[in-house]
Amino acid sequence: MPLSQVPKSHIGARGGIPDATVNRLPTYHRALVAMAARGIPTVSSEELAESSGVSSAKLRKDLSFLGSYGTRGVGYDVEFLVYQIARALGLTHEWSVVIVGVGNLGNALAGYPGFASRGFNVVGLFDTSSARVGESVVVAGCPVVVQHLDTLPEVMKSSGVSIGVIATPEAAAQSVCNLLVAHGVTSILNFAPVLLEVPEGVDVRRVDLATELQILAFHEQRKAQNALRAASAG
Amino acid sequence: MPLSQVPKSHIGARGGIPDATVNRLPTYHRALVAMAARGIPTVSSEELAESSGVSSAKLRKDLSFLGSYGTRGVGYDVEFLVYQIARALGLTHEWSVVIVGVGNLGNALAGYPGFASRGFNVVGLFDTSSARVGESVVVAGCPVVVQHLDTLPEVMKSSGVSIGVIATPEAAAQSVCNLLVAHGVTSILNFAPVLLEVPEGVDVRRVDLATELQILAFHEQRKAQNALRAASAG
DNA sequence: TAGATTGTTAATCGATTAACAATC
DNA sequence: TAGATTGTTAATCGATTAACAATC
Repeated sequence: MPLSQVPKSHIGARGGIPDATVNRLPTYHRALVAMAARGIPTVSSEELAESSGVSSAKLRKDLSFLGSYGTRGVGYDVEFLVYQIARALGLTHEWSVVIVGVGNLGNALAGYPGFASRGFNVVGLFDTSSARVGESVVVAGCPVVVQHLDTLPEVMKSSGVSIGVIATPEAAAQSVCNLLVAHGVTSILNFAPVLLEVPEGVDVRRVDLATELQILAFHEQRKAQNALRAASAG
Repeated sequence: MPLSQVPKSHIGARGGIPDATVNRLPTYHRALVAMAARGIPTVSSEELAESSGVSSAKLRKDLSFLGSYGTRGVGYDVEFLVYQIARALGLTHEWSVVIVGVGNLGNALAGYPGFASRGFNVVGLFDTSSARVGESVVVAGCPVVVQHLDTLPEVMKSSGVSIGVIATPEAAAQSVCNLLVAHGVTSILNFAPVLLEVPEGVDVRRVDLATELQILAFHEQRKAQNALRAASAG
């Protein structure tokens, strides 16, 4: 049965891990990896929560969705919990990723050390600008040559790529998205400020730099208003 | 205690606009600006919701927190609603922004056209690398010279900067944060994969590229598992 | 055992949704 | 008026929180 026929109740509910929890797991994972690197053997929910910026109650609730991996009176084994979170997130196997658009942002993404260390292999860098095609970008210590977008279909055939990153200008994003989806990509990380149209079953996460700044501006404005109000009140 | 993102105590309460709504306002704003540019005079909640990727019920609920700016039987005046959302978000006045760290990511941010068009003025670019200091980066059509981080205090004195962007490597992020806060910054957009410690009253939003990919990987894994399950069932 | 800390419960809070009365 | 669409209501859903029994 195609995924489009899977009832929604299967996805969010029914023993699955809640969305809000999934969104916090990478933060816990990062904190735990840092602790493991410092040789810390066990951690309490209070400590891990503190270094993740959440309450300990929330942390324990989140971890309880993965299983019972702690020891009462002791805490959590750091290495073991790293593994369990990695497994839940799907980080225990490698993911092949292609990046389309190799401007400043695409370059920054390709060179980001956090990708390789979490099992994301950048197997292709694509652009349409003749100035960029043929250039070599260092990804995880190895040079990767920027290819023309026209060669994407071939690359997709030989490697099981299911994740694509769009770092193109706004105008190109939708057609790049269509190309990716047509060649088997089912998860897209989109940095272009566009709402992409995708078929059922394809997930898109959009990261918009201007949106983030605007939300900050809102809170900044609110603080200024509160300050004024407080000043006039007393 | 540094809650990971914007502290809750500041928000939500006291007749304010709910968090979830604030987070969607930039999307509505963008869609409306595009409509205004195409000369569309009015829009229904159904249409605006469609082009924002939300349900019309949610859209109307969201807009109702700003006020009653629609006309029953007609819809919303596009220009007017653009203005009202901009006002709610604090986009009706200019915000001065400094960016610290002018690597690929900092460059991408500085050159991002969406900033200037929404009233964000990049008044300073800072770095500590002698290779970058003195370089000129084109921001909103005008060249801006990268300055050494040591000169940040002076720049902060002359211009009312309350928003800072951290695009440095992980190791430098906390000390840069301290410097920004010491000189009056009260809102920080953080691209370094660290949980910043900030005093009460300072808001931080963290954007982590690896986190986004990991969340995608989770959903990708879930889809693969569902596909397997469906295959073995039928 | 005594102290510590988990995993779970139940209450609360906030967000979403469908439906529809209000009204242009 | 008749048709269209908003703004609001009330029900539901999901997330958060504090408290504590279970148990190492």
